[in-house]
Amino acid sequence: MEPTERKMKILEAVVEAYIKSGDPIGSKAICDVLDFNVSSATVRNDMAELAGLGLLEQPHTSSGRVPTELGYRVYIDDLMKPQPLGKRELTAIKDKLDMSSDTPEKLLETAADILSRITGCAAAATSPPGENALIRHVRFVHTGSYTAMAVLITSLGSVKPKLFRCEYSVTPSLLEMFDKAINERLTGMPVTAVTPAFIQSTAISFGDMSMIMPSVLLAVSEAAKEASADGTAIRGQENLFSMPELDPADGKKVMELLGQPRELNKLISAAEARSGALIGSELSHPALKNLSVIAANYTAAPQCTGSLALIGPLRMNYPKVISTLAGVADVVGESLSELLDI
Amino acid sequence: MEPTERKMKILEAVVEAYIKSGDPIGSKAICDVLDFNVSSATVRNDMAELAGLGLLEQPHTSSGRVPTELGYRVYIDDLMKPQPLGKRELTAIKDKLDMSSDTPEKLLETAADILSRITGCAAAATSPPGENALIRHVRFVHTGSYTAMAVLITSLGSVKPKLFRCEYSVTPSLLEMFDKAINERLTGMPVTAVTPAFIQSTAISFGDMSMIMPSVLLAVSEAAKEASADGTAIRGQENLFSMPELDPADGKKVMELLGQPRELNKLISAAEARSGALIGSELSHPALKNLSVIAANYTAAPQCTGSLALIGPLRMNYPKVISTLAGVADVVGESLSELLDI
DNA sequence: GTTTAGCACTCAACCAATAAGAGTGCTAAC
DNA sequence: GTTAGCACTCTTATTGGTTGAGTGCTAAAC
Repeated sequence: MEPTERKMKILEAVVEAYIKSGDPIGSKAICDVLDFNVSSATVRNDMAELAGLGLLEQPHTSSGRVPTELGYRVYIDDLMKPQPLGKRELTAIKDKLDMSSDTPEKLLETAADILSRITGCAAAATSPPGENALIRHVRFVHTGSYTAMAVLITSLGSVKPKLFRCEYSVTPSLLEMFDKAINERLTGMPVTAVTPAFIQSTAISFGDMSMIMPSVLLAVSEAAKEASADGTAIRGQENLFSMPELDPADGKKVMELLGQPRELNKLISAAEARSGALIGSELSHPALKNLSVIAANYTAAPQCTGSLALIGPLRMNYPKVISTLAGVADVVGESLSELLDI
Repeated sequence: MEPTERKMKILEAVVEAYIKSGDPIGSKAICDVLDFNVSSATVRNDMAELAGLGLLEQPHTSSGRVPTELGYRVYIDDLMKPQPLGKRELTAIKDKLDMSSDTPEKLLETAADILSRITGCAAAATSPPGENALIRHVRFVHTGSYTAMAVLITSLGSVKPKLFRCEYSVTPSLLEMFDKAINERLTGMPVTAVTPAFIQSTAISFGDMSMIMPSVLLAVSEAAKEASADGTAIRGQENLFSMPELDPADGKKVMELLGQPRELNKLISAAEARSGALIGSELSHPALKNLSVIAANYTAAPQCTGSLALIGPLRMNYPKVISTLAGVADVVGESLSELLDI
């Protein structure tokens, strides 16, 4: 066996042993695991070289070795073997997804829930970008003498309700008129096109009804605005508590981060660009220094894609987690595509 | 001053000092805080008696005193003075609530968010019980050649969408027929009345359309089932990380608990029954042994009430938190009542 | 040149002993 | 009933010694 090949095998063994145990790995332990017969001294020499290359490090002068971030990176990119989910597991997941497919959002929540349970990480699922959505319909419902509800449904299956209040009495027949008038004008429009300017010009075009239309149109535009926003489902945050490498202050920061779809999306797309995993300081976020973000894309249709992501400890079972995520992403794409009938 | 009165003053002072500092409180510190002139020895005697009554305890033989659960209980029930929110703060909260009043659910999410920010606790807001809801309307939207969406709106302003798939091609005109036929029969019904049996008998009554109705009715019944479920908004879970008395394993349990509306509701109603606060072991839940649950009722209408709750450390500023919760509950009731126009 | 055995060395983890400090409980006097 | 004084207790911080795992190095073997 070539010496560099052996070193890579040793690196692989160190990473995998460390992932399992969490304790620094000594040369003797590696000898026991590896099947080619070399003494611990040889392994020791190789490990010293690996440390020189920045792939391993020692917590203190004289304890075992631990992978560095670079070590993990090499392991992820070149060494690890995927551990895909079995067919049975995948169909079980598909069934669960299909059971909860009230709306795409619900389906993605379920996906995040499943992922967090399987992996023990916190899981996120981003909805397909709302900007691409078209207005499918706006429905109106009578809810009180002076209140009504606009319900906007988009081409992506998103439902955005908005209660609103009129200064004039609202009757069911009036609402039917709204319904007709508004859907005539708005159906098929991109949600992003419902700007204040558009609302204003539309309001004028209503002539007779222009007394009441402003509050109606305002409600619709707010619903459209929400529909164009990116939604993200998060599940399994409780798993952050089981990550000993995460100190409480950072844990709080991470939870806050999970509540900010923008920041989170940035991280997720960065992770996708880097072969699906961004680890430790690669995330360039101090609170995440001991964590990794794993991401994968799902595709329901050419214009209808999103991401699944996992946040877990730096020391995680990358082959398993990455393969699981990829498998679930496939299934989510399938389910979503069936759900949306595209 | 009566001796028992003085003891109560001392208990109050110990609780308040401990809430502030988190360290055990010595007799000298109490002397400094209290304005009546007694020596530390006298305070010491009184504190010994309070300890004998089970109101104070010592972490070790010779450190200051710390309130026991019973001590907190007496403080909450008899000693503390409310610290209500100012008018300006209340109107600011009201404004925020009204800004985000797309639906009652959204409003309650905002309320939980505000509460968690003000108090630094985790906050929960339960929706008015869905069982009381009536079906206001069921709307249908065409989403694909073989798919459509039913959108159920309840008298409580809840919106439950449900995508479904038909074996026969779905056209807009067909959906209009559904709309008419179903709303004729269901509008005004309690959501709980949409049972499988009811669905079955209704399906039969459709005669001609009975080929297609099953999938439609199934969708409606599932939406109704969801509408009758109790919803709970949770915010500020990240604050659990800043509670040093909560060890990670318990933190995880608490997060899981927050995800189970049933269990949580039980705790909340128990807390409401006990003058709005349930502390430590009163919660009879091992993971909550160092935490307190504070709860308050909001009322938007006689049949439309729910609860706000806070989960925080046992050592919390009860007067402030309880008063804040009461204030916010009032405002939520107001906002919700306006929103629902009842 | 590569591998191995042997051995001295390093450093964290654990334990015990000591010192300092905060605060009590008790007693005797007021 | 209250207070001053004092001995006592117990935590916390510090120090020093011991143990053990695992390394790095050197010299010999392959």
